[in-house]
Amino acid sequence: MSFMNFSKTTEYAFRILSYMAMDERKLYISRDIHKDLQIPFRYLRKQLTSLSKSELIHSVQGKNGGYMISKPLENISLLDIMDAVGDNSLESSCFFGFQTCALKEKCTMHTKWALVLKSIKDVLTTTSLSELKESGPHSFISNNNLLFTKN
Amino acid sequence: MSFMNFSKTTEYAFRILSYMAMDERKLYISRDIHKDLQIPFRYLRKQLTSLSKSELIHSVQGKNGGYMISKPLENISLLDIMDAVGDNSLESSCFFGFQTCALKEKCTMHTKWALVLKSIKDVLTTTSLSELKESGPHSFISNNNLLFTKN
DNA sequence: CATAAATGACACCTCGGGGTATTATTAAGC
DNA sequence: GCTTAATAATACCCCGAGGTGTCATTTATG
Repeated sequence: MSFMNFSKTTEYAFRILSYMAMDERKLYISRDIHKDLQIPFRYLRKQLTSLSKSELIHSVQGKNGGYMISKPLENISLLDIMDAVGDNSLESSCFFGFQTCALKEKCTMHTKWALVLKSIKDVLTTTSLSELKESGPHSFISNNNLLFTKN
Repeated sequence: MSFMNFSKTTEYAFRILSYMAMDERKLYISRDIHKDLQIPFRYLRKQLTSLSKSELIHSVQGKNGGYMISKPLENISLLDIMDAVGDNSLESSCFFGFQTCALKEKCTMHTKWALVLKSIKDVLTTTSLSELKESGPHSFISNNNLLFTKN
């Protein structure tokens, strides 16, 4: 029983992108990303090729290939990353989960919850990879020096 | 692809409790709750018996039985309801989903996200059923007059 | 041009949240 | 005390997010 947190896929995307933000000109290979980010290798691979179809990163095939960020870091927000993985869970909707709620104005929770969602969205919109590069979790990782314990 | 919203189970619990808040002295039967709340009947039954094991509502068995709220409305917050269904997804944790993050202070998102979670938690803690009784979605439902369209 | 080292494509598996079916139990009321 | 109308218990099913396995493709380099 849980939720009200991000999906694994979204989490992984956050990890990957903020990791690659460490050096925006570097070609990262999946093996290394996997090593540092604790994402199941095959699933990571799947997600990387999927992300490569977005505007955020691109891939280089063949030997010495890899993945690189495609845009200036300050132009990639956390919300952009959610978009890239198709996570649109911040669309404001009825707090009680009714598909068509007839009480948009009258129900207390409607306005209360819209405000909450807006504040979340604000944080995710205003936080860009350039900020995470400075003080994100991955700014401290050196390739063979893992700061996060497994599991 | 979604999430960052409540689980169905939590949503249903919100619906059920705010519905029963309409009349805190009434014994509600599952059939009627089902009619008005668009929750699959069997699943609703399951959830009602499960909720009956919490402090929030109790059941009366046998003919003319049903379910009734157990505590004063002002003593039941939305967070209490989440607790009752075992939804603890608001425990603050690492934004990137790392089980053990070594960077509690240093990572930008750590503090940012803790604040977001706190503001959500505040809303859910300060909103009680008494408030929803006044202006919640169910305050407008009369038994045969459904304000919410199906599906 | 053969090999190695990288990504791409695609099919499959697993597990748990959400949902269903069936039978048992409780208690009112004629 | 039989019937009826309610809840309780239990076992099962389904589907999609998350995860795995295998083979194909691309490209650098000796």
